[in-house]
Amino acid sequence: MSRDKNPDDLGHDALLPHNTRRSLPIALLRAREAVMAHFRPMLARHDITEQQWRVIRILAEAGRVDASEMADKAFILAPSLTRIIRSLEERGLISKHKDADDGRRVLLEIAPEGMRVIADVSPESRAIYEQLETRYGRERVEVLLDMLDELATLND
Amino acid sequence: MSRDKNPDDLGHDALLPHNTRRSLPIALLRAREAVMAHFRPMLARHDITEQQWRVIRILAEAGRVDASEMADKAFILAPSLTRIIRSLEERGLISKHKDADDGRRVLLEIAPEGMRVIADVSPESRAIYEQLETRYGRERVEVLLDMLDELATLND
DNA sequence: CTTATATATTTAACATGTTAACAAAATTGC
DNA sequence: GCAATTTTGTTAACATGTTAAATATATAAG
Repeated sequence: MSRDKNPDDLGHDALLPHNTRRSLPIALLRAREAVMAHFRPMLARHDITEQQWRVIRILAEAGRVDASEMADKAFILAPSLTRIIRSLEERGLISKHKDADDGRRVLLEIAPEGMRVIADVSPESRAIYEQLETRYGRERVEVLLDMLDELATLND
Repeated sequence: MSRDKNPDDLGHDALLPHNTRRSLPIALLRAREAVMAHFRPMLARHDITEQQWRVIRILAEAGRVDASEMADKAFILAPSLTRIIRSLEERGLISKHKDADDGRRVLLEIAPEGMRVIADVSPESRAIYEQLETRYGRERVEVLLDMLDELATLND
């Protein structure tokens, strides 16, 4: 019985916040969740989280990377990254070395076991993404990515 | 020195995953984070989290709401909602009652103290949102919301 | 060379996300 | 009515998000 689709129900009190159903933060959350719902079960079968997948995937793409660069590329905050690195290292998916030139920096590298995960997960991941692209429309995905990027860089 | 903008750098290994920089999940995450960066400091000044704000805001909009409906509207998973409700009730921002007709259901209602938060935060929230809308373009926000909604409902 | 400042990472503390298991109440089938 | 099933909400356990503070190393100022 919550048929609050009637526009007259809103705007009767200027103190009330923006209509929840047309709010960018929640819309972005919903969309992201819907997308991840396609990937999560597959990742779970391979016993890795979304964030762990992002990290090893970036290492497979970019080779040796320090923690700051990783935080940047994977969009993970430093404290989370510290924990994720510890976990991935304990599981033998990545290796960790101190930078010889700068003792503060931590260099990350994918391990053979990590490459095995890449080889297992990558094809499935691509297939899911391509199916998504097809269903939503390749062109529209590109448009959406551009619009999202512009939103993300509004501050710069 | 990470100038991997050259398209030739990609595609040399079909095993590698989709290019990270054009991936929907991360793009959605970045965009959402950029948007929330505008709101979070303000919410922090009022000593509430983003999720707590969503909950009391929905109660202010919709009146009495049960937990399932709240989880749905605020897009918060049940276990998280349980904790958020406990916290908000302890702080006196909301009240909680058992449904007389259905003993399983928990009915939520905003408390006077919660209404005070609404009154304090709402104008600031609106101002931030409107500034964002203006900078990004009102029309484009609408288009983006439509595209995000379609992405979120692809599965239905 | 030494002190002050800046940068990179970690730790701490708390809130939320995520899945699975559980408890309690309601509904369905017989 | 009553057992089986479904629905609602909570708890548990672990991973991540978020902010602030701490630590260690590097760089700049003097």
